[in-house]
Amino acid sequence: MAKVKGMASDPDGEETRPPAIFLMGPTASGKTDLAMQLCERLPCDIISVDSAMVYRGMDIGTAKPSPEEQARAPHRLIDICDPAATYSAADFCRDARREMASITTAGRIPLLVGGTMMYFKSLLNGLSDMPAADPALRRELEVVAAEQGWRALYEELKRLDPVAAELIHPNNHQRLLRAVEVIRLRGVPVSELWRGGNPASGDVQGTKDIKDYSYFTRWQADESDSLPYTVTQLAMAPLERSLLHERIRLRFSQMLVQGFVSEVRGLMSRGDLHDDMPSMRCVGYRQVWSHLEGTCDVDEMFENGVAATRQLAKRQLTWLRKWRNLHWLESDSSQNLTVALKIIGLHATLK
RNA sequence: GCCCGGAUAGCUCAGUUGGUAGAGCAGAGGAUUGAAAAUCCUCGUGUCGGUGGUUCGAUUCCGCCUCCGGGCA
Repeated sequence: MAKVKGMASDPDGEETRPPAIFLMGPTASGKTDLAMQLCERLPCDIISVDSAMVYRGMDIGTAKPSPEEQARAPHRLIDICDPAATYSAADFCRDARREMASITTAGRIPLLVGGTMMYFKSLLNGLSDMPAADPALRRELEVVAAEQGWRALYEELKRLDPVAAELIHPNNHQRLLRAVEVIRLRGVPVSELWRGGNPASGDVQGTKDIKDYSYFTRWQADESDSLPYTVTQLAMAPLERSLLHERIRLRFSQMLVQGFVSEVRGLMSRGDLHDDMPSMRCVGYRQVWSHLEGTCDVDEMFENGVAATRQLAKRQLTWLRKWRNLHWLESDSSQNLTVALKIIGLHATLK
């Protein structure tokens, strides 16, 4: 549903958008607990924003809400995917918008909780219109890379789309592959698609600032594509990094007590899963898998798993640090429910 | 008690035929458009165990001491 240009930028347009709540934060920051409390006080339904919890049978290592917790507060977009499959940001956008609509229609408020920042970002800003991943083409390009070197693929990108080549590091094979894939499938430079495929759009004058690459990486921000909700954005983290590290270590050791290793052993014994699948590359699963293959003992596995989780949390915080319109909550505060309700209430009346 | 190895970055270790040192991991910062819990980029001063000696100069060679392995008694 495209809108007339200019209308959507009207600061207080007549159209009232339904409310939605985002609750974001690094792993082990306490998001789930607060979400459950919010559900007891507000007419909201939870949508999980988590690229690992989508997988069935991956419960302990993803810190998935327990069956009891899910009975008290149902989580949507959990257990929707087999670990042999691939789920993507685009899949998430489609599914989340569908669930949000259904919750809103029921007269309730969508509460989106999770730590997959790219999913939040994609949902909020929309994704450019690009072709889906093409496994066969990817295999083909990987063969090219293996035979001629990744450098050759990068040179091809440079030739076909110098702007994208400038923005993608030659060593980042994953994003390099994706860029070439898109160009092959569409026949246009991927950087054109990033900026919305509409060079005539009025927000850039001429091409004099072609060196301003932010123009090309600014996510599709056409109002027609942005999320049609009034969103209250909450973020949660401990005050000190060291506190987060303590929580991570504690939680990982609890996972081991709960039987994380046998969970992975079970997945391994299916026989159709591999360590290069997105599901088995998840933090923790990768390290336990590697231990089960005999590459390291339990103590090393523990340290590796904890370190990988810390690194994940760090990357999540990198997203959040530059995020706009955030209301911060402190993980260990007892006031979070009160504060969150206040912020949400203010938002509702200001709307 | 004696013999042989070790002792260098938070950890595991490399190295300097004598001119005060560098990898991996960890950590920190950053990027991020259908794999994103992914993938990638940047960042390395530490009494080179202590102490005496040789030397213009010792982390490096020599003596002694401390600690940790292993062996012999």
